[in-house]
Amino acid sequence: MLTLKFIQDNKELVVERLKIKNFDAASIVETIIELDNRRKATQVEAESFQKEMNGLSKEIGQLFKAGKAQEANEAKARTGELKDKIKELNTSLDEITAQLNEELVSLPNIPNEIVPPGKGEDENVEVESGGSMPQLEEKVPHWDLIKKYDLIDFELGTKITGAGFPVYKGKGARLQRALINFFLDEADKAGYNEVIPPLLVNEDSGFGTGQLPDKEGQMYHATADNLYLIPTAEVPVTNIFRDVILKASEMPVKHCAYSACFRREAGSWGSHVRGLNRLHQFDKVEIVQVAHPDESYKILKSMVQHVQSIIEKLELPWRLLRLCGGDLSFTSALTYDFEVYSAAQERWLEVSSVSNFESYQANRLKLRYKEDGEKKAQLAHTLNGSALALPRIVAAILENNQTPEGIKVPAALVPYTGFDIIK
RNA sequence: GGAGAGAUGGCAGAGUGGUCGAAUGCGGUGGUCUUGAAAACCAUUGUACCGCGAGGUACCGGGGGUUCGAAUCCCUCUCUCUCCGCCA
Repeated sequence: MLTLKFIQDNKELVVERLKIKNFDAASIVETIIELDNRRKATQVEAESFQKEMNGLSKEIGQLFKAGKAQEANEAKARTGELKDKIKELNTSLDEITAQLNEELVSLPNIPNEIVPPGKGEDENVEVESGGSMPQLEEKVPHWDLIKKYDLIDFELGTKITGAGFPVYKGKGARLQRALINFFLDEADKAGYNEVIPPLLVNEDSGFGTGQLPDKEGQMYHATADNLYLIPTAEVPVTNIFRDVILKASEMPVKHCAYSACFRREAGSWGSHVRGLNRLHQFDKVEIVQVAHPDESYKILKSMVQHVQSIIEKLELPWRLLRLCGGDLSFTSALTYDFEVYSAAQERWLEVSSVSNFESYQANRLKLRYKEDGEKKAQLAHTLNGSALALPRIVAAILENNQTPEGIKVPAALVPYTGFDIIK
């Protein structure tokens, strides 16, 4: 979330910038400032009474010690009223603080100045593109190819669990494993330190990265233990740094992680989500960095380049989009999406989202760093990106590389699959 | 799952209900000494909020309670450790 101080110092900026996200912050900002003023006043009052009380208690202690029990008891009589006042003030202080936090949490991150305005995905801006469009004799969509070559069994997954939980089989499973290893090796070469995180997280973690309370309905919730299945490895990996103070010299910290991801996708099911286009469980390799604020945009660029390089190694046609305000997530300041072209569906599929959250997550996480010799810790910046999400990559590989003889495996993947054609 | 023990500052580790924000040791920082370093010695060394400042308030795993006063007593939750059981 935004810091109170930042909101106070930049009222107009916050309201103006959030308009880009189509978010009207004016009244919330006013409420925040008013609540904070009330908080201060209440706190000052409560503390002055508390001070009086502390002094009185000390006196009473000394009187008892000196054997002046009668005087002590007289002094005691005076404490009752003070106690009530303190209790009352503290109660309202708690209420005000809770309201204030609620308001603060409800404010999205402000977008970077280069974020274009826009309502939704149609107004995202194409920044760059690459790769060449495949010329196909026959355009068979991936769900039919999957059946033909017996790579993934959707019906079986439906039987075992429900829709959106596919069972990968044979070469389909092998391809999946190959992609995961390929992505992890590429991340490793780029200096990312691999972790294997828990797939369930607690409430604090969900809050730290911003899934809670904003997107509660999108996560599977194991209510018996109050744990959430992760929608992305971003959540556990970024939460490694919750309540952490790094040395400036230790940054940037770079982590990558493979994980299964679980998304309820409530209400977003439609006809255009056949096959691998949208699933409740899917595999993804995520890259995460914790960076110095001065460097985070340079690092964002390097993460975008990393993603681009692996898409190119898979020989997929791609384009890079800068998300417009309306498509930007609650917590992000700037996001680039990669889409690959899926030649039989004849549509672009989002396969990666690379974002700079600036200090928005860090403030929730209390993730800070200290400059050498400095006493005061500053909020760090957090970034992450998919590198990459598997299902749509699989869809594009299958569709784009289909030939009458079978599906050709991109050369970069062959060492991982052990086969160069699926037939 | 059953039984027990515990949770204190960066770490280790004290702490009869009243001058405890907390002994001591280690570590960190600054200094003295030294050609330099080590050692030794001296000083300093938590966080948050309010305040221009002096200063004030809170924090000894979380929450609640008893009390004029709680690190210390009570309740509760979470976590850790030991033993037993079960188990990939």
